[in-house]
Amino acid sequence: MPEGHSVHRIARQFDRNFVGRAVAASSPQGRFVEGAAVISGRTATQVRAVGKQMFLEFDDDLWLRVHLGMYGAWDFAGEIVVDPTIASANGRMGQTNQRGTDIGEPILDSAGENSLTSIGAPRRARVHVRMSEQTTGLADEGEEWPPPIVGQVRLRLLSETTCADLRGPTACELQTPDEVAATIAKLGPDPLVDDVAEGEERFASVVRRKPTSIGLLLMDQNVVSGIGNVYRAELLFRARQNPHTPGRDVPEEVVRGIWRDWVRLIAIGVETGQMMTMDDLDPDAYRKAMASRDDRHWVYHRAGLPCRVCGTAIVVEEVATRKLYWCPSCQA
DNA sequence: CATCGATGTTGAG
DNA sequence: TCAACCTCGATGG
Repeated sequence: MPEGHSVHRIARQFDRNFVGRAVAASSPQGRFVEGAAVISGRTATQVRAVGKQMFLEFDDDLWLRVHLGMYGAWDFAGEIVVDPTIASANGRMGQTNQRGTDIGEPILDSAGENSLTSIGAPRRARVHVRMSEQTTGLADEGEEWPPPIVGQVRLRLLSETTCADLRGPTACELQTPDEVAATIAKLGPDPLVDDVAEGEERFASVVRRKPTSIGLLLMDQNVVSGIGNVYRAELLFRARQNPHTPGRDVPEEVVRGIWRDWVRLIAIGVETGQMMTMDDLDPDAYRKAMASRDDRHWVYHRAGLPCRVCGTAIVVEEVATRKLYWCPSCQA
């Protein structure tokens, strides 16, 4: 589910709540028992997010690599120290609810503003949140500690006060520092990790050499990190770029423009927890756009609906097993 | 209650 | 190109 912005947000949660603390680890589901045993008792020392992957380091030189894939999610419970640079307290991260907002992430209140204090109501909310200066009460009365296991939990990390449950990941494994370096080395630039000017050069030079369509290149994590199906569709629309054009045939300025737009969009995504791609709308239109999932994007998930710019029906195609949405007129 | 689909990736053929 | 993997909310009967 999550594209790059969610993973960076999750990493911040780990930075706030686990780094510097001793951790007990277990695999209630049974599929990561050995790994959990190796982690257990160690202290988390740092966390890194690159693209859609998160790397959590424990002493001594032990790394946990997690990739949430399409269904993975972290559930945080207990006392959650919220990163003040992030707009809300979080329960579940990674998964999304039917409105397309990350559960537990900022919710538009009736005034249409991001509410710092509102906590989304995750289905399994067990979150007892401590905001920067104030402590909220327990989310639920009669809350147990540690929280009961619900469903298939691949990995549970438990500090004295905070619980993080991982379910449904595509990847959850231990790595050596060399393996982490090798994994990261294969990934394309991430605007939140790499120097953005350097990233632009890397991205542009690769794209401009490839016969592969720009639509596929944007989804290729070895070309650029963190973009998924939603951001892909939206970036291409915002650039008015036909997804089928070979990378090498996309004008250099357009390629660079897409990178710069990605730099901007992922920053907004990390700040707000939402995949805001209509950020240039006026406040009224923004509120309307955020009100429902189907109104939040230019083209994503809008097959058959009129293009917001020209009215032409948005097209959906199946490309490499993923849905590709675009406007055949604006992106001719 | 059964089935579908999803913001993803890997590996076999 | 396609199946497999993993989970669960939405959808339909």
